[in-house]
Amino acid sequence: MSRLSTEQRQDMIIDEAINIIHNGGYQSLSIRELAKQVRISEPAIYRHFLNKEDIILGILNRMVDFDHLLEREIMKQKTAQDKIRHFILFHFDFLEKKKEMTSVLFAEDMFDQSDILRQKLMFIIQKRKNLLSSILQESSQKGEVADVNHKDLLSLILGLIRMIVLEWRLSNFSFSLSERGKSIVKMLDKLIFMK
Amino acid sequence: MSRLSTEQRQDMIIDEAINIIHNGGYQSLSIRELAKQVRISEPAIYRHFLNKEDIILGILNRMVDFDHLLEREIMKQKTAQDKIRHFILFHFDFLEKKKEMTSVLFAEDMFDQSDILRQKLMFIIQKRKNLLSSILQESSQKGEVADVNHKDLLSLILGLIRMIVLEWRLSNFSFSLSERGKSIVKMLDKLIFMK
DNA sequence: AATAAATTAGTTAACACTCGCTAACAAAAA
DNA sequence: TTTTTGTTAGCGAGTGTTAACTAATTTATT
Repeated sequence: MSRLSTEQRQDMIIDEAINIIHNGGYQSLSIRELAKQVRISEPAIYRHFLNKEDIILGILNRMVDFDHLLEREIMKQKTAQDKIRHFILFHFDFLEKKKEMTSVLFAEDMFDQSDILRQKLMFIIQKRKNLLSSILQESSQKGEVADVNHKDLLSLILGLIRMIVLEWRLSNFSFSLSERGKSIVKMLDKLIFMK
Repeated sequence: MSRLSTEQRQDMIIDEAINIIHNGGYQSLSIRELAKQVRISEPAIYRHFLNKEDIILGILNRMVDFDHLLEREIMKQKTAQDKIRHFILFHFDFLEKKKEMTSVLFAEDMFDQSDILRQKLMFIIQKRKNLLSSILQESSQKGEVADVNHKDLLSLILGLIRMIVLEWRLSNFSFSLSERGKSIVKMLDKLIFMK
């Protein structure tokens, strides 16, 4: 195998790590298997990452990248209502193109053994909640949204997105996620926007 | 340690297995640790279970037990609307009393390595969905519920329950789950029952 | 009721295997 | 010539599981 720059190798390693988790769960992510897939030796992995935890940190950064895309996409929308719609639809459109990322979303066992990873995950989740929360508030001030507890509505939307993605995974990705997204948005239009 | 009947030991072993998963995640469930907690030797575990998979099957049966309780509780209710309310509240009341079971609910990695376990889990999930789905249909026929896609509404309710429990876990069980449940039910009354 | 036989629930020791990670060294690139 | 990316070999620790044996309990027979 030829020599590559650290940046290139790091990307390859994280790509493969995500693939391995996608195919066999986090338990099947070993340095041995990872090295095999990347076609380098195990110690070579350690040239580019401090340890296994560091690799998972790299995976988490892919989530951060997604959040940046998400935020940029949402800010394109004018009305608060459209922002919420696109918050949902963008999730589904992205995951439909990158199935493997759904595994990362649900591999909660990755964080059981490490405080650093757990903290980083909590931070990401909190940031995403804040984003949706601020839009919800904006929409609420304009009187567009149903008069219900804010926190509960936040959990409803996030829980709904998560559940649809879980169903999609368990069905072996057998339906169109973005089509389902449209149906979901329609329902929310009726229920929370009273349209 | 004294001798016990298989039934008693099996219960002890499954209890401890759930506790271990609760405290350190599924990764920390080893036969070694399990035997240590039950205060018997490792091979003694194999007197009561075929293998590790068999132990997890035992954990899954605790979920089945819960479903039986749930179904019995729901059937006590007269109106379809009350059945849905209690479907939610019973989940929260039960989990508040048995925190450890939340870990089982979210330890999806348990099922990554075994087709048998995955199938059993799918079966349990499907049964629970069917239960809620039939009540929803009953409620819908009476014209109590908002006119939205059935499947989506099902995902909304199940996703909401799941998300609240996840938030409770991530907050280290720092709020009253049943109190939150009441707030959730209120919201759903407004949104889907149009009250 | 006492005792022998069979069954069950436990033990210690060890198996083959996988894990994350490192020391020591080689070769390519800067 | 120095730095960077790779290699082979191997470490200590942990994994699920089994073989071989022992002690307690249950059952059957005298």
